[in-house]
Amino acid sequence: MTEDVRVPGAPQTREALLDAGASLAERHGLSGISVNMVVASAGVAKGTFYVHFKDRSAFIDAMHARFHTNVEVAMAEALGDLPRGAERLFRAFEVYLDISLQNRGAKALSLEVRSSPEQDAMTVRRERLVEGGLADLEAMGWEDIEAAAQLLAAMTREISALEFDAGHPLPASRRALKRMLGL
Amino acid sequence: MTEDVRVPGAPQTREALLDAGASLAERHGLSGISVNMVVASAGVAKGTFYVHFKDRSAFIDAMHARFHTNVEVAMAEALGDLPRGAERLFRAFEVYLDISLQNRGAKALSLEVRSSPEQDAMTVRRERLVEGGLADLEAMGWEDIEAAAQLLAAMTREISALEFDAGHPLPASRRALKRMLGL
DNA sequence: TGTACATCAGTGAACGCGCGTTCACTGATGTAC
DNA sequence: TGTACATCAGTGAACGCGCGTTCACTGATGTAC
Repeated sequence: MTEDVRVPGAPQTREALLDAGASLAERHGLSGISVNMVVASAGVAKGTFYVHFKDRSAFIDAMHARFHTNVEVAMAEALGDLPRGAERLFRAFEVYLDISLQNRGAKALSLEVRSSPEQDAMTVRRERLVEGGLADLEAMGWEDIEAAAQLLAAMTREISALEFDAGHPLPASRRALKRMLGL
Repeated sequence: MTEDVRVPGAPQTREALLDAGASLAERHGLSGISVNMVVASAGVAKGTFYVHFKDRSAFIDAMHARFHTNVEVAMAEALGDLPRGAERLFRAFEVYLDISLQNRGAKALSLEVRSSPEQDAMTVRRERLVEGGLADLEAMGWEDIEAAAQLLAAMTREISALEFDAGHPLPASRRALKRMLGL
């Protein structure tokens, strides 16, 4: 009915650009996508890109923000008020992996954050996620919990990448992660 | 005495280019270094680059090959004929971490291999390294050893990156890895 | 020892290309009267 | 209802720039006689 109608305040074009970017990031990686590719894929003019994003790096940051919001919402819903501990932590990893499989470009967004020019906001988001697991590790009686949390996050990202390449969950990898948690 | 003498067959320039690339990879990442940057940093003409390397991606591959040779030589020396098992495996990780701290650009070479255009040869080198640990995991009686080996490798790369940022070894991270091995 | 030639690492100007960004403009929609 | 104006997402030509790669050339060294 109302398709093609331009509703001011309904940012369809912005979402279309982010979708195109996420899709392209699957093939070319975060650093491999250009503004040209994104606008061509989204079917809009080059100038339109700059109506919605200050510059290329703000666009990358927006993709990352959207992905992390998806992860955080799903985690909040799935974890509810589970007691802190290994079970809750592993459940959190599973949510991350499942959301990553459902979100285009998640692999690139998980792996290519480090040492990119837009490092700052993205690193903050990643660290916020990692910090969420510290209380679980503490409840488990682990030592070196900051270091352990970083390593667990790295393993989860690795599984996420492997699962993306495979196109489906990898139970053996998830089991191996689970066993590292002592479960 | 004989400095500045051009000895045919002594590939000083090739090494200088690789050194420059490794050094630049620390600041800009593997995908962030250009042929222009490399030749400027090495102090040679642009054409010289193509005397020694077929193209940009052959250069990246050569950097990766050199790094992996360093790792393999150091591992062969350090591991000797230690019996297969957790101790040997952890010793192998320590060698990787120590060599990475000594080799410029190791962080970029560890982390940026995935989904780059020169994936193939580099992925083979990485997998060869990972496979070296399978017999240890088997001796330890672990299950899902291929998956576990991937996760252990991912943790080691993570520690390598953290240690590079810190500029020195991180004992807490190494302890956390050790504990994951059950040591 | 002196001369002619072959080899080959190194040179740097030139190329075409895709990049990120800018900006004057368009035109559909919402609002005021 | 009709007219005038404001708003603002969207447009696309144009820009300067650095990129990777090519290639005819240089000149120092090694070799043959």
